[in-house]
Amino acid sequence: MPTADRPRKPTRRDVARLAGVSDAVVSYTLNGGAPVAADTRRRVLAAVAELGYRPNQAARALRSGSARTLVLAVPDAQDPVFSNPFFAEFAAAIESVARARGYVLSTTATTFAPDGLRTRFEEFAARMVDGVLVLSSGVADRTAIDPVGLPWVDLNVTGGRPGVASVGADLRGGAEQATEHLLGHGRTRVAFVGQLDTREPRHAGWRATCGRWGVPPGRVYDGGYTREGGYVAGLQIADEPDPPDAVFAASDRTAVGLLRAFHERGVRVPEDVAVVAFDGSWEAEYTWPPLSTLRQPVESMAEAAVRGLLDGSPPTHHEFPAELIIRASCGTHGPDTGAH
Amino acid sequence: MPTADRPRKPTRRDVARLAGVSDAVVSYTLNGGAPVAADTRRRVLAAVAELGYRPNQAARALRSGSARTLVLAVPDAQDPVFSNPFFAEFAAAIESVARARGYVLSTTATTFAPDGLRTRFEEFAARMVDGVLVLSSGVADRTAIDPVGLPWVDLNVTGGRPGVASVGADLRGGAEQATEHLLGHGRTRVAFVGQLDTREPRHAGWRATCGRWGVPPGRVYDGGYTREGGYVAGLQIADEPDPPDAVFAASDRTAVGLLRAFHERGVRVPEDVAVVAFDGSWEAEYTWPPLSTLRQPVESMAEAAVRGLLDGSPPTHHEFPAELIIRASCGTHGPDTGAH
DNA sequence: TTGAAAGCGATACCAT
DNA sequence: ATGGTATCGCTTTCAA
Repeated sequence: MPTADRPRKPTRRDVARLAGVSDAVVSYTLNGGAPVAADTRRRVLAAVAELGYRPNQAARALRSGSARTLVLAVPDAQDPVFSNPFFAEFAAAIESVARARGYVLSTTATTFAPDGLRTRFEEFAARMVDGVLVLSSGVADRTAIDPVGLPWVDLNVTGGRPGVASVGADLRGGAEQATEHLLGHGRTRVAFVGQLDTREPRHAGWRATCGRWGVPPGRVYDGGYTREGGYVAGLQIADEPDPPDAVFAASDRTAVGLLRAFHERGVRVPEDVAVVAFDGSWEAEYTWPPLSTLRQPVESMAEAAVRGLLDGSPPTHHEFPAELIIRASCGTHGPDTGAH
Repeated sequence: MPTADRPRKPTRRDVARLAGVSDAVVSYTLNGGAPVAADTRRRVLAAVAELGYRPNQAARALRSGSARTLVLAVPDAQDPVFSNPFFAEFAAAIESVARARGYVLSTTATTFAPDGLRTRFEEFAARMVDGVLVLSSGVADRTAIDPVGLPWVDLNVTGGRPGVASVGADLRGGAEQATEHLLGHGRTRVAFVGQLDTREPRHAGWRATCGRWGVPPGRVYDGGYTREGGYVAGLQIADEPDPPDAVFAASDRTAVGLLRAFHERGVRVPEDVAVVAFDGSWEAEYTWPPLSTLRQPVESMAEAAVRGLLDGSPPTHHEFPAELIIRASCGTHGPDTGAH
């Protein structure tokens, strides 16, 4: 018994006795469950302070059915999700918003396979968790987890699905801005590095914009969202007989991989190839050259996600515009060169 | 009442009834509190499966005094700690170890001022938290938090203090390796970018090694552990009339800032200046050139920290050696150029 | 090997 | 406005 030497922590009952009131009044005073006379209130508060009383949260959770806890469920991948600075920033923002509302955030890695996810949700429910933020980018299976009855919101989502709360950035709109910017500054062969899937919003936005400008879209390279993928794509691009003069990369990490490949091959950025990335994490700030990128507003997204979870509002999708941050990699220096 | 439409979750009592046993036997079966007849056991387990029963963790926590939860307390700084990939990796490793042991990890930002930290510890205690990992680098005040009676371990610590559990890497030994490597490959003016304080282990290790080799230590630049600080130091170095031919940087981030400054000034790495960094986060992998760096073994450190917390062993300090990873920035290409 | 029952500490209903 | 008390679901003595 490691706690033997530590004096028992005061309970609500001790406070009640010291203040000369009943248990119930202590609760009323602290939680506003019923009106309390000003004088009584004062005595209770004094007793609380004197004893250093803190309500036992386990008891409160048991009784009230709420542990005042939110869970952030991130993919349990080989490639750890927080090696993506964008997600690390996002998670920190969520913790901050949750804490401001009096909620604790616990983060856990999980599979998103329906059965596994459902099991995790049941564990959360057993812990009286109040809501779950699922960083699933839209793959979480609603039919698997809705029955558990926990409010949840899907993160990193575009478009949204009926009946599921979700939050994300306007990827397509961002891609359009990026491509337009490149085209508007005289580049004529803008390639895309990201997912091959043409329905992916960044891919689609890039393609549509090329179409709108009447230029043939450049080649598409499979770079995914990893540094590694970007690196491989960058090598391909560098070895191309007729290489693009601009690249729109689907994430900052992809672009970091590209830059490495270009350095190795002596391709100059932005002289030979202009680059615009996506996400706007700090990772894009200290590359060489500093990356122009579309910033996702993590703080607003975190705020919206937590609010939607807690407000009991019907599940809806919230989408935020991405903001083009111009640095050196796109060849059109703005006022900010990225070095602050 | 948002739960009205959801069928009440089965309790231990439902299981007992279905299995035709008492409440206690269910508990015995599940937690091994007493021997249970094989046949009874089977029936209980069947009932558990049939009802999809999951023990209510709030009730369990209330009764047993343990929520099976660990807390990671990180500094609440302007410069968010998880913008440091090294810490992000560390946190992910801790979550993984905790989960493997059946513990949930919640992460929270906090001040480390004694009063504030103590208040947070009292909140943790009220939540029946089982232990706290404090990412304080040795500043957490033992006298403020020990009285709360929660086991805690200090992270990112060298040397250790009597009476406090802590974990860290051998910063000084790593610095010696770094400096030796640079010196051993013919560099003669090795500068240090980090903290000015000569007692800081990386600083001390660098200085001592220069002494041992009989070369005058190069200049010391105040670069702290931020990209920004490294950048400013790098500018100074580049503008030096008689610049160093090698730099040992106290962290990967510092080195990233250095590289940016060197790029801007046209200083070639490693031709003009060789660079070795510290931490070994992935951030060092995709810079240009890829950074040679001393890797801190995050997985081992996470394992040791959690184990020490949970094993109830007397508080001790665990220190792990850093491993030199040779990439391109130090000018002595090993087998791995970093791009794997 | 199993069962009955006493709490853990808080909330909230029902009286007064 | 305040007090008594049943209850949340579980663990754990103590008896049988």
